[in-house]
Amino acid sequence: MVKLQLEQFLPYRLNRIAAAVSQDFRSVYGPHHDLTIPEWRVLATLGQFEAMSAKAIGRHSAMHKTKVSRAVRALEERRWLRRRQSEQDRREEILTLTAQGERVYGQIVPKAVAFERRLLEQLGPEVGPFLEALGHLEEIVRIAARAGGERD
Amino acid sequence: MVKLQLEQFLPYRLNRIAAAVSQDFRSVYGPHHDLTIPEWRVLATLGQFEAMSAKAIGRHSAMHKTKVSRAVRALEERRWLRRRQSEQDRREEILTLTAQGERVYGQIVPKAVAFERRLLEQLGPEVGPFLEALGHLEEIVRIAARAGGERD
DNA sequence: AATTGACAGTTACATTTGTGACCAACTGTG
DNA sequence: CACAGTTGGTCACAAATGTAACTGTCAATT
Repeated sequence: MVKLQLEQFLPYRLNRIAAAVSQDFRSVYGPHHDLTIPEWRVLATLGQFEAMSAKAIGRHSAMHKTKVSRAVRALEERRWLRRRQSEQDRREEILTLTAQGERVYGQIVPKAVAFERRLLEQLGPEVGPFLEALGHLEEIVRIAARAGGERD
Repeated sequence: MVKLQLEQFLPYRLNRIAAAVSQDFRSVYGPHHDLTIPEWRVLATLGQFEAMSAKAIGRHSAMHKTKVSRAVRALEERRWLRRRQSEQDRREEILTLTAQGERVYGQIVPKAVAFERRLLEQLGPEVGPFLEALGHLEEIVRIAARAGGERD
């Protein structure tokens, strides 16, 4: 019978690596701040873009809209973000971090950067080509068009 | 404030790519065989290794043990796999595919291989270095030691 | 301005996944 | 042999996620 070498099969490898990296990374922000993954993503997106609608956050980070909705509410209850109705379109709400939210974001970012740097350093000189190939792969699978699947 | 470029942040990128690839791949086996992702993983693992315990499958494919347990039961109900008690250790069950299970596996494997080839071809000449770097990354995050995350 | 279709966001419900308790069987120590 | 501790697997329950229906708003057409 023809067999598939699972540990060399790209979708499988990507999943295992992504899960492992996410898990490791969670130990960077999880213990101290008690954030779920979707919450971290919303926080990180708002930290980067300052003001954004829930819809836009979902599109950008490939999260389902209900997931965003729930993460937003959780962060709002913690007073880490604030919403105000958009002037142009009263259906949508513009989200921004509060001072407290920014403070937390500011605490996590350096840890995230350090975490990534360690990882990339360990990869050695292959890192350049690797990241470039990753970029191509992103284009190939055309991520922007979707929403829903995810992990951390 | 110091910001994190999320779309260039490795854990984030890996997750999005892995989820997108898995999703695309699901369209290869999903429609015709109605398999969930955990079920496909169990099928593929048994197809490759012929006989294996649930525990070992979980370790190998980084799935939580209850997830494996449920996928195994679903496949068993479909008569795609069979279990028998181990002689050495009567707690564990040795799982093997039935003839029918092997037939399905045999149908999916060529599609999986073709899917992967298309992906890698689109990547072009970077593919070699990319796969090699992926291997190093696997070592770095030391996947074997864990179980549970997966997603995406 | 009334109607229609689209769209942002929330909610109720269903499905999937993880957690912790549990059982039966193994291993080791006395 | 008796015991304690561990382990493979399952189950009941809890938490997370997805689906689909719904609300209020917008934009376009009449």
